[in-house]
Amino acid sequence: MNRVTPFQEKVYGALAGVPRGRVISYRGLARRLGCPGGARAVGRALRENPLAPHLPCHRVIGSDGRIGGFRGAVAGPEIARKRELLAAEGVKFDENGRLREPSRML
DNA sequence: ACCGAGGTATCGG
DNA sequence: CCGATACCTCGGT
Repeated sequence: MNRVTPFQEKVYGALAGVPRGRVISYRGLARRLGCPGGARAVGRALRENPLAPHLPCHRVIGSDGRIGGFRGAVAGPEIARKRELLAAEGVKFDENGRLREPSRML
């Protein structure tokens, strides 16, 4: 069932404050929620897309510019799709899976 | 590079 | 309740 937790609502709110063509790190997001160190909690909350496509989880990447995962996969066609979506917004990644322009991260 | 800890939610025992 | 799992990150060795 699509049960949305309070934590997820917070994540949703913070993510809604991220404009298109911009990305945020799991840690930065968690920090915004008031849960420093809760990067994993954010990842856990976004593991599935309960509010898809209303919730642009592809806009959330690693703090080191890593693309992270997508739809429960940390590699594979799903990740390739995430790269595509971000590239369509002007956010391009390296072959190494690294953000080309870290200045795009909030 | 490898290991462990840390915050949140779900699942099995 | 306890341990394991999961789109992570940091610090020590």
